[in-house]
Amino acid sequence: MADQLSKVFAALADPTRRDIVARLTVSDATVGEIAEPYDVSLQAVSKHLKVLEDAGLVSRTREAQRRPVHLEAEVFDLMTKWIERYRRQAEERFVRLDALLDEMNGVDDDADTTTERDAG
Amino acid sequence: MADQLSKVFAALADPTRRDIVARLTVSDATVGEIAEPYDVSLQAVSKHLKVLEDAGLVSRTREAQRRPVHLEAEVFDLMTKWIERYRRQAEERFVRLDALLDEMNGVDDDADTTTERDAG
DNA sequence: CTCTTATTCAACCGAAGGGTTGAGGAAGGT
DNA sequence: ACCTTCCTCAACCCTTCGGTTGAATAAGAG
Repeated sequence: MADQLSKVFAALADPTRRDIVARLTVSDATVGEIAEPYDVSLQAVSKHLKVLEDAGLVSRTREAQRRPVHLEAEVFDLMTKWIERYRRQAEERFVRLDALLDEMNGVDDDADTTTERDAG
Repeated sequence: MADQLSKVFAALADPTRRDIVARLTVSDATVGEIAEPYDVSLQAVSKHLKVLEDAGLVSRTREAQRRPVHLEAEVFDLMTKWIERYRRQAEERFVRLDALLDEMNGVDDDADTTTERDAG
């Protein structure tokens, strides 16, 4: 299929699945327990859980006929890392832009003739 | 359509779009510049940019015929908040589990340390 | 073995997603 | 005016996705 990051983001793009994740932060739960609040079939919820499992967001064990679902917190770090990395870079750009504007407002050395925004 | 968080996650579920975001952390860019490295049509990239724009991840201005695309860093906070909230809760569960295990192992202290974390 | 409980598999359906091509609009250059 | 450049809109194709229902599997209880 796809890389894990894609799977994780795709999994969390669905409000029901985000809700399930929220539910699972409280405690592990069986498929039936998880499905209970929703107005969809058990099979639909089972599919959602499969998506979450494929993304590595939850794991399932066996306990008699039940399949308790457990939230795997580690994967959140994967996302956080990705997000933080680019957010930080984006913020640095603001800083550099500020610096550039300062330079333009105060210094008038030999203009580098960056005719169009080069910004590289 | 959907709530913003769903849109943001859905937008980032596509590797090409994540790549575009990465590209935009370096500098703003026109549609043509963004499309250049990819082996798909300009229209396809234009669609990707629309998805990113709808999610609030990028904004576009006009500059002659060009439509420079700019990364909006704020939206990352939305995701980070969501993620951090649940990650933290999930981690607290581990802590509580540890505490429970300690208790079971012989400590008869019943300190009800309800950690008050409200994310937002 | 049989029955019940808990969950998944399989087949299907309509909507959405990512791709294509072709036409069209907006702005600048000549 | 005309042409070129840069980009979007529209229509279409195929695949994926979230939902359904019905059958099947897994495990414990009688």
